[in-house]
This record gives sequence, structure tokens and C-alpha cells, in this order.
Amino acid sequence: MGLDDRKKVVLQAIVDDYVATCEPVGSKSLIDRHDFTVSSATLRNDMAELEQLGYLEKPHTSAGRIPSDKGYREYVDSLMKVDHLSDEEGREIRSKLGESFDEIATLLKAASATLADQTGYISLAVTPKLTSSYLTQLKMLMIEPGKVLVVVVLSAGVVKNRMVRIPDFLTQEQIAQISNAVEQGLSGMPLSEISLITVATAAKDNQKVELPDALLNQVLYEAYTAIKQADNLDVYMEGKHRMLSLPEFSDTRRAQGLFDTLSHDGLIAGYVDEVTKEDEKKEYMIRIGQEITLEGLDGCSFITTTYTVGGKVAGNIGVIGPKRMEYSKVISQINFVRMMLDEKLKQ
Amino acid sequence: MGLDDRKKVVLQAIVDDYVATCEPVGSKSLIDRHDFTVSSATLRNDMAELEQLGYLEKPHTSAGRIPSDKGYREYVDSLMKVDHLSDEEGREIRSKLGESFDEIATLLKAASATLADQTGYISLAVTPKLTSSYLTQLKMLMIEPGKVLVVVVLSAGVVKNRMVRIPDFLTQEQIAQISNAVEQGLSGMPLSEISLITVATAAKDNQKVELPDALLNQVLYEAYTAIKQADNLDVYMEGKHRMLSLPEFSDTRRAQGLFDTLSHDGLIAGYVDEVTKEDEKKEYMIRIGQEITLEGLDGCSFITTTYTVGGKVAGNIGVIGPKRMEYSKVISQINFVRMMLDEKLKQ
DNA sequence: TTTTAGCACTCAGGGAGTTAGAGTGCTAAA
DNA sequence: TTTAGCACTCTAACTCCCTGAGTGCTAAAA
Repeated sequence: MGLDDRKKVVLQAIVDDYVATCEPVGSKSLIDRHDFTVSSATLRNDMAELEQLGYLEKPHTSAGRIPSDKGYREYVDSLMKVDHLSDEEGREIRSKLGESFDEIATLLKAASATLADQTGYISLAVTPKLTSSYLTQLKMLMIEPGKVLVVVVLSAGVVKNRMVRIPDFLTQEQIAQISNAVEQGLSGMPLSEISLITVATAAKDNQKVELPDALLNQVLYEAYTAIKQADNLDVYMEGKHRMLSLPEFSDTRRAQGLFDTLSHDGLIAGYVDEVTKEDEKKEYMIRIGQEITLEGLDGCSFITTTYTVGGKVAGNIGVIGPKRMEYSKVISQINFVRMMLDEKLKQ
Repeated sequence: MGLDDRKKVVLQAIVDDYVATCEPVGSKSLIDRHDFTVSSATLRNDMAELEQLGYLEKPHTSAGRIPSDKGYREYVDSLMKVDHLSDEEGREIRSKLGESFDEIATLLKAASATLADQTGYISLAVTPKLTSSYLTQLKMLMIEPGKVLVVVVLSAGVVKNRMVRIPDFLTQEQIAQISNAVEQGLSGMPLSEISLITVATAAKDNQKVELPDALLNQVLYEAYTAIKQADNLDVYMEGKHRMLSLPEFSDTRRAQGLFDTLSHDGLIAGYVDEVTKEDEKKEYMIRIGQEITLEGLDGCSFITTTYTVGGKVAGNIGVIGPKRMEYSKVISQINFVRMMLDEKLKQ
């Protein structure tokens, strides 16, 4: 069942050619483009066998071959060699990400933009999964009577704010008091353990807050909602429109199917999460064509990897492109961006 | 030069039909679909004249007519009647925007999403132009030693935060002191008047800050940057992918041209601004086809209107769709959303 | 057993020719 | 000014045909 050496070379050559041209590869053009020591007839035999084994397919009888999902998979798993990024490219990425960003959201946005620029495909960056992180700060700032800005800071460096409405007559001091109490009570507590009850106990245990219970509860409820909201995954996606210039999406319906799905951030975030769990130990996760269980993304390939914050909490960055993508190049680009992210988020 | 009554009716009917079908309208099908008391030959004469005057054009000799940009313009300016939104639709929009959002960004995002959903086209919402607004609050929260979150609140209800890096050894108290001093000195000051110098004087006049000048200046510089950054326009755009299902964008290149331009937020924001100035007194601004000076957006029409915050500072919401859009419906939808925005932003 | 040359076969894509139909403009009569 | 009638135009769709790239198979060569 294992492919003999020449067949591997043939498969690899076909994938390379098809990636470059997006046209079915025939035995003659293979000979032309590569230095094979055998004749086209021999290649034809090999190609017929590769097709039998499921690595190649034919659009129609008298056309050349194109790689099947299985063919790409074999290519990715054992044939291609991931090479280092050229110094040139490394420098370019470094300069784009170089300016010091300190908030994670800003950094991820920049990473996503860079990745899209460099690969020419769709990039995405997902904020860290926060369930394992904990609350470090909670501040409530009175913007005007009746309006308070709740700022939530999490251990992963995530900062979220939410404007809430409270009764008009609460004073700056009362709010500050409550906010301090809650912060003292909750800081260091994992997000998953925070509930409306823990928020309430924190407030009531830590400070003599001289407010009627009903009123206090209202404020606490808003604080709780703000905390919970901070847990939402954010997805930054860039470069969608570039897909339209690829021949595989010259049919508008295909493009629309893709864009429809991509416009649902939640779907993507969920899928990335799922894939990350499946391939837990791998350096990067790759899904090809039909392997992708999202509607409209067969026809695409999906490469993601995981970055870490403070060596622990993890989010993902990745690239979505056509199946016919330059896998090894994209992988090295993603790797480079991830390394830079890791470095910047180490502290 | 003024069109006689029947010609107006003919033009209106042609626009209506073309909007509905996206196919050139011929004299016979006009008769079929509308109750004309004259024959198709008469309409043909009228249509020939309308063409002569520039209101209609022919894709080729033996096809029907389609409205030219001038034709649409006439239609929009004097032929169509903007009808009220159906109660049904009003209710729908109301319910989507109904939940209480207090931060302007959240509200605009929701407005944009609603508009895209309702119209089926591309919606956009631009944050208020802030030059005429003033600073109301500035808070600096120490997140961890060396890292401070600067929260800037503007009179228009805009809240922005920016994470900045400062020397490690500054204490929570020192930061609070500086932040209070700056806030006291600057609150109420128009954004346009704030400069690095005013920030510095504010800090030094208002409080005895016991810090070496160099250090203080570093912190002040960060505060200043955060304030200036709050001035950036944000653009929320929704529903791009829906354009792909329209026949006018079945050619991928057209779609790509459009998307390329739309992916530059700055271009759009700038153009909206320009248009708003041009049509200062109008309730809504309409640009049709070639009238739009953005690359890739000929072939589209662009409707925007202005919302106000506290009766003063103004941002824009709008819709981008094909020239062949249901103008009157879209206008009433935009109007409705604007009214709701105004209402919610009144305070 | 593997490779190769040779050959018949297949099929998509492009060009040429044809037709149908929707639309036009013009003319002359109402 | 409107209408009927008619000749004319042009696209879109269809068919037919041809070309060329590619295939698979067979039989000979290595």
C-alpha cells in the first residue's frame, strides 16, 4: 500500500504543478516541467495507479489529473518539506508586527493583517479561550449620572469594557465602593467559577456597602454581565476579498457560499476550537477540502496553529485558502507570526 | 426641457421594472406590466426621446432600455414617492435595535447590522466626527506594573481605551495623581485644542506631581496619544457578501473591484464625509453610479444620512447597493433607523 | 518484470453557421 | 398626435465540426 519512491515523486510533482497553474496536469507537461528519467508512458501508468489508490482524480476522461483531498493530505503529511522563511520575508513580518502593541486585541488584529498580506489568502486570529483565565481587575467609572463604564481586565491580558445604565442617584463614591469590593472579592478567581452569587457574596463580604439590597443587586448584575461578556471569543479576519481573484472562485456562487459561512464569526471560532482539540499535540492543524465540516469551505484548506499567553492560555491564528495553496510557504509564515506573537505575549 | 407628464410616467415605469427584473425593458413588456392607455408605438417614441435626452440607454440596438445615471437621478429627485415603512418592518427594526445599548460603538454596530438585514444590501455606520466634541473624562488604570490602561471618554459618548507601557516603578498612586490632574485640566476642552502642550500644562498646573520631568513627560505623552487616538473614525460595515448574489456582480472582477475599495475603511469614511458636506442641508444624501468618485463603486448607488448625538455632533449611516436598488424602500428604512438612533442618543 | 513506443479513442473548448425572438425605427394612415 | 404595420437588428441559444491535449491499451524492447 505504501507508495514506491517514484510514485511519491510523481504525486509531489503533480501537486506542485497544479498549485502553480490551477490546471489539470498531464503526463507530457509533467515530463516537460520536471527532469524525469522515464517516459511519459511510464508516468501515465503511475498516474493511473495513483488514481486507483485515490490520490488523484480526473475532471473528465481526456483531461490531466488533479490531486484529490487524499492526495493533498499525503503531500502535506509526508511529501512536502517546510522550509524556512527567507530573511526578506522574516524582516517584513517583523517590521509589520514590530511596533509595540500591548493590548492583545490590537496585537491580534495586526497579526491577522500581516498574515493576510503575506500569504495572499484569508487570515484569522482568535482571542484566547478564557475559561482557564481569571479576573485581575474590575473598575467601574461613572461617566455621567446613571451611566457607568465597567472595565474588566483578565489574566490573559484581555481588556473589555461595557457601558451600563444604573439608577441616576448613585454617586461616584458608592460605585467606587462597590467596584472595589467586587474586585477584591473576585480578583484571582477563574472566570468559570464566577457566577452572580459569587459576585454578590464578594460585594457583601468585603465592604459595608450602605445601599438597599435591591439597588445593590442591580449594580452587581451589571458587573456580572460585563465579566461574562469578557469571555466572548473575538475573531479577526482579513483578506476575504482576495479570494475573488482566484480561478476556483470565479463562480460567484462558490464565493458566496464561502463568504456566507465566513461572516458567522461564531462558526469559525467553534470550528477552530474543535480542530485544535482533535490535533492537540500537533504543531499546526491542517484540514483539507471535504475534511472541513463547515458548509461552503470544501474547496478550501485550513491551517491553524496555537499561540500562548504567559505559557498557558491559548488562542489560535490561521489561514484559509484554496486547497491548491502553497502549503509549505503558508506554514512557515504562520509559524513565524506565531513565534512573534508568543514572544510578545510572554510577559 | 422639462419632461411632459407621460414621459415621466414612462421613465418611472421603466425604472421600476428594471429594478425588479434587472433586464432591459422593452415597449411591449411595459404595456404588459402597466396600464398604459397608449400603444407600444407611442411608448417607443417616448422612449426614443428619453434616450435622446439622456435618461435611458440601450445595451445594444435590439434590446430594451435601461435607466442611465441621469435617469435614476431624475427618478430619485422627482418621480419616486418615499412611502412609510410598514408597521411590520418598523416593529422588526425596533426589536433589533430595542435592547438598551449605551455605548455608541455597540449601538452603531447594531444599527449597521439591522440596516444590512433589512435592505439586503451593504450597510455602514460611521462614528461621529469628533473634532467638535470635547473631553469629559480621562482615567488611567494600572493593570500591572509598567502597564496602564488609558480610558478616554468624549462628550459624544465615545469611549476608547488604549493600553500603554510606562516605566515599571511608577505606582498606582502616582498614576492616579497624574490622571486626575490631566482630567481636571482638560475636561471640557474641545479635542481640537488639545495638544501635547495643553496636556502638560494641565498636569503641571493642577497638582503638585512629585516626579522628575522626563518621567512625567513620558506618561503625559502616552495620555496625549490616547486622546488623539480617540478621534479616529470607526466604520462598521455589514452585508458585503450579499452583493455576490446580485446579477450585476456575477462577474467576479466587478465584485472584486468593489470589495477592494470597501476594505479600505478610510476611503469610505472620507467619501461619506465629503458627500455630507456637499449636501449639507438635505435629509439624505444620494450618489448614483458615476457620481460616486470611489473606484469600483460606479455601478453602485450610495445613500447616507446623518444622525446626531445630543443634537450636535454628527455621524453617518448609509447603504451601498446596486444602482438598481429599491430607493424609496431603502430611504425609508434608513430614515427609520436614523430616527431610532437619534432617539437613543438624545441624552 | 518494467519500460517504452505507437495508436486508437475521448472529450472540452472554440469557431462558424443558423434560428428564434424580442426589440427597434420609420412610414403612412387614422 | 397616435397608431398599425413592417422591415430591420442583434443577442442568445443551439448545432455541427474540428482541434488538441490527454488517456488507456497493446505489443515490443530492455
